[in-house]
Amino acid sequence: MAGQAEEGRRVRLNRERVLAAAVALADEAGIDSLSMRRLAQELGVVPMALYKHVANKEELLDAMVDVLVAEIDPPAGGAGWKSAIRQRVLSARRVLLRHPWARQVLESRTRQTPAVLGYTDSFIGMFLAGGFSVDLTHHVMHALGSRMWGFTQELFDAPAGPKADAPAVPPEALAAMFRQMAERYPNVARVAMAAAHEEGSVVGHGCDDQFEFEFALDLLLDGFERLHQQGWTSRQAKPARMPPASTGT
Amino acid sequence: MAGQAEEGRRVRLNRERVLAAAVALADEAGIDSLSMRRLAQELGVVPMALYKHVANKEELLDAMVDVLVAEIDPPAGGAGWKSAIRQRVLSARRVLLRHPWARQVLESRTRQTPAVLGYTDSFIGMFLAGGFSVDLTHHVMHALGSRMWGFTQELFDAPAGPKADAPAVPPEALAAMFRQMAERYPNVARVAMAAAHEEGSVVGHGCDDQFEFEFALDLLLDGFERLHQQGWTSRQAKPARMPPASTGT
DNA sequence: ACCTGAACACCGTTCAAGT
DNA sequence: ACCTGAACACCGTTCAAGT
Repeated sequence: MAGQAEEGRRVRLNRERVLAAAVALADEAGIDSLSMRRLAQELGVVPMALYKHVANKEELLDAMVDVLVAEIDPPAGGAGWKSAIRQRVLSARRVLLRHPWARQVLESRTRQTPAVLGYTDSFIGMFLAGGFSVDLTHHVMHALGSRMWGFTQELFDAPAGPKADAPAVPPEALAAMFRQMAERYPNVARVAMAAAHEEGSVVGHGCDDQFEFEFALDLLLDGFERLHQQGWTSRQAKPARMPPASTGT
Repeated sequence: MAGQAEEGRRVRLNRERVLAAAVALADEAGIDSLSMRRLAQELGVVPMALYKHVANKEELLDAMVDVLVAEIDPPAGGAGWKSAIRQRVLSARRVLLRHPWARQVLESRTRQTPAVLGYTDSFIGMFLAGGFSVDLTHHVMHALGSRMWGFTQELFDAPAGPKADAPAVPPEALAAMFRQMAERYPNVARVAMAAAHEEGSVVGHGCDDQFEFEFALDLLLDGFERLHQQGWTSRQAKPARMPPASTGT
């Protein structure tokens, strides 16, 4: 990251270099560090120089999403819709995990770039090719939501990760915290302890995100399959607004 | 919103007033307008006055989430886990829809406040009370994800809503745009047109968010029920990493 | 105990000027 | 055609001072 400034000063700036630098900066320093000023500095250029290659910060973020989309594998053919969708989602997930900023940026996007539309279009095409009705495909795409991009928002999921600068908490204080926690939130404690045990990991290590992601993805795909086989349509479902595959209770 | 400043100057500031003003400001002007400086102005006070009642902006946002959580109905008893969960999620959703900023703020939270832990704890308790194993409950909570708060991220879902200030696009230009769109993204076009038809609404009006939310929620709840009845455990599922309720393809 | 004022180190972006 | 410099209207927050 040093020396880049001098080197950059002689090479002409262009859109590609701006985007590559933006992605690299977000990858390495985090999305909060990606400011127009910081990015310009990284490129050895005055902030305003960027605006010749990118309309504004919003458009820069849109373009970064396009870079992302280009990294997702094209649809795999031949193995049926379910496996094709599954593989593609997991490919998107691998891309997302390479770029920690992607989740937050995708969530904040409101413009559909051509690349995003293209991805969505080919994704929809996979259901249609599998024999899904346009109607079912529509609702199924909504149900998938952000899972189509390989992520779900795991709310509050960086639970008290010990800060690097924070002083180590003495073990007896930690034990007291756990006891108090278990008393006030017994159900959370039971689930957390079971999960920690299951992983064979240290308490608080967290969950196997990949397993949880695939668990929910497969649950949904199985549900989609069932509805498809039953010839589900929103007509039946809508007037009474009944659950799709059961009669409640 | 006028006159509030003079009135505010005589009444003593306190945490409650700060929070109420923050929620009101975010409700009315949007979360992007909620800055410490603007909030102070709204309260007729200098920015730094707020820091006596709130540690910093992060803590203010955490406290706003607590206000939200308090508005969610307590669990309904007596009708079985499925109906109880469903009702609670839909109650959370009603709260979320009253506070447009909530989604974004919840997504950005990383600290678990006592109120959030309390909600999570009672939520987990509903599955356990329904006879779910701790193991299944754990995975099921992950699968629910943000749906537990009554929302899912509908990515890119404000599609080209005609800006208030933008000049009206002439109809023939609009038609040309649609034609071009349908040519490049035929699958998106098919689904969009079917959805528009189904609603009996104007093209581009969008989808019935509430229907989509309940569709996916019920799909998940039905899946949970099935796994519960089958006595699913993560032991079976983990080693081979198979889909939970089918053998693939 | 609570509020204020001035200041610091940041933002994104416009506009007029340079080469 | 591309880059620069100065400026504008914002941020969150610290610190020392007022009442």
